[in-house]
Amino acid sequence: MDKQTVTIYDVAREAAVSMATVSRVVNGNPNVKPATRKKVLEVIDRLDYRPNAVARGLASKKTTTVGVIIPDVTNIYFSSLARGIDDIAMMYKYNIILANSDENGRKEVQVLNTLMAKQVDGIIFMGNEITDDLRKEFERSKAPVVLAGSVDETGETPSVNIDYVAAVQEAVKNLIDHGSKKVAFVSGPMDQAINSDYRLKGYKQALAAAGIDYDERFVFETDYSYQAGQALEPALTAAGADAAFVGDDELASGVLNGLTDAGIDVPGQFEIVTSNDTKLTELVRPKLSSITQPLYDIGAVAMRLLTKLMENEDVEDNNVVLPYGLMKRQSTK
Amino acid sequence: MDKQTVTIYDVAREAAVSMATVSRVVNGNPNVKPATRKKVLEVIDRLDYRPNAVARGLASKKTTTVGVIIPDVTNIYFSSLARGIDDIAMMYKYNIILANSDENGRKEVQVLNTLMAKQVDGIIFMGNEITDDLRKEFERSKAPVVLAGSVDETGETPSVNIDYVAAVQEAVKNLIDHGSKKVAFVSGPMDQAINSDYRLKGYKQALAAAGIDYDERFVFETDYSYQAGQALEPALTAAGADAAFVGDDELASGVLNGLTDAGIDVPGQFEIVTSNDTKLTELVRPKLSSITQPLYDIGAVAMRLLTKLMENEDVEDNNVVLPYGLMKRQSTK
DNA sequence: ATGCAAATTGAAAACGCTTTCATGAGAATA
DNA sequence: TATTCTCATGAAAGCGTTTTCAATTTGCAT
Repeated sequence: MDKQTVTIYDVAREAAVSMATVSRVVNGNPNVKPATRKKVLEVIDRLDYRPNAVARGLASKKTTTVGVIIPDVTNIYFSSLARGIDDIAMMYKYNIILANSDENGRKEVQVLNTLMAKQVDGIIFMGNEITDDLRKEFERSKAPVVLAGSVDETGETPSVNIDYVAAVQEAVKNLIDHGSKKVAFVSGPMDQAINSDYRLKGYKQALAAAGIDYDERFVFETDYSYQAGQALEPALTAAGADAAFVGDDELASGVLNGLTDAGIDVPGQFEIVTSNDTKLTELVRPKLSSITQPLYDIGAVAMRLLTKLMENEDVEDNNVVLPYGLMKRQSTK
Repeated sequence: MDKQTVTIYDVAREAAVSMATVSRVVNGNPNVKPATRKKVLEVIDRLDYRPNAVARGLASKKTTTVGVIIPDVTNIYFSSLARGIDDIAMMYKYNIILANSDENGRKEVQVLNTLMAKQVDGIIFMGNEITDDLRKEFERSKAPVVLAGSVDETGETPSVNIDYVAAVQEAVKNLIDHGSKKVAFVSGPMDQAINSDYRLKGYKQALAAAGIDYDERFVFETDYSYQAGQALEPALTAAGADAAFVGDDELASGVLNGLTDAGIDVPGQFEIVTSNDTKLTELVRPKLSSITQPLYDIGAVAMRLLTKLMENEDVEDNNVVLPYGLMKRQSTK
């Protein structure tokens, strides 16, 4: 039953050379006489020899695979990043071990450990909160780590992001400029730094710039789901909000549909701006205005940065900030 | 710079036992005196020893890693399956190497080969068309392969699916029962068996059952994108169609919005049924009626099946067919 | 021809673990 | 007490590569 496996040794014997020579031709080492190379290549072809990457990994201490920790592949925001990551990884001959974490700290640490046990050459981490436990693991890791679309207050870990504070500020300013006086801040869990430290800060700055007092009652903390957004309508109405900045597209879709279903006109009576510019913004009606982020690129650049780190190339900047934008669609005036 | 790596040998020395014994306690082999086990465990803890999975893989010929080939993680249908796959994989202590194929045959074959080189213990393949090249690779693979949400006409490869023919037939019948006489069949590429052999067959059966002649002019072949769907409105209108079965949710969203934006009332003037019951169906307005599929479960069951295959357990049925349903939302009467 | 540097090649030692097989120590049986 | 088993343990042989180092060729300038 076991399909017979051809090893480098078999090739060496058949080609009447040493394993070392076979290894050289397989790895494109130039120090091989052309005639020898040809002979070896023929045998390889004839025997259909395929190098065993595990053995190779053990001997060379390089696995050409990187670990990717993602909150949930099912979330378009993250899967967009993942796609960028995988494409660049493939371009540089790496493979990706993908693991869902559900943003659960224990799971994240555990996954990180199994990735390290598997000797990945590098790790890309996505997740909204870097706990101290996590940071500790990052440090002990001999494989470089880079954050994609995820903030680390300390700035110690290499990362690729946009300027969340500025982006949110601009988005909220836009709302205020349209005449909104009561802009809600609809957010995912506030124990995540990206919400409590970055986005909220941008929100507050925009208010301050417009001379509006910050009022906690306009801050709505919830989870990132569509349902949560939809269920928010009564609260939003009760608070008298006339616009909202929302921290996630799926959540924003929920908010939008919740309002619309309740007979509230968007953007006539209520404006909405969302954060991630995923496909979802185009699907709903009215289409959602949004902060734009180069999602695919965030992943791609993160992976590229990781390759540099893995191959000990010089990197100018460990914390890359990509440009954001503001896309006006139909949910704002 | 190199963080010092502690090996099983170090542990053995410190604990004054042999490597074999350390290996035994690490792997939970019961043939170890409790006192010895305790001693070894202490040393492991003290030295912070972590087994090297690569070395383990080489020695044991098991990597506890499975390859997953996916057309595009960014597509909610597939990412839902992927999520099911990963969860079950984790449950059984496997990790996932995820690779995007874009349904490109060459890329699929290439990825398959690198996965096999990496000695994955099994492979889950998602993709709408199993070419002969691919089938050949599956056969030569010593790692078992299972298809998730993907059909293979030959039925040779283990798989997990729903009954696409019956599901589509029922969906189309439903449309006809509502009075539609001109039901369009909006499909992805017809060179994919799932479209040309399965879904189209269900469509034809439903027509036949209703005594309606099959008319090629109602078959619209396109790619799976939102844009493609949106652009279909003029053609649909020109053909005089009054309903459509659509083979993909994103595509269906496009069709829906294209029609709506052109002032056509759905479902009043035009009914739509889509295929995958992803989140998208709930996002758009009107919400899309759809064939329901247990997406997560298809992935989960596929992975479970794979674990059985990898561990040589008996499997009753190599081709699992999960139940489908029909969910009436707002895009049908 | 002669000598020397450069180009090829091979031998063998890792890489860090699993696993088989043999052995010793008790425990159980007669 | 002698004999047989069972349980714990260790020694050492792989697993399939890469890589170092030394040895052998080869190519050229003398």
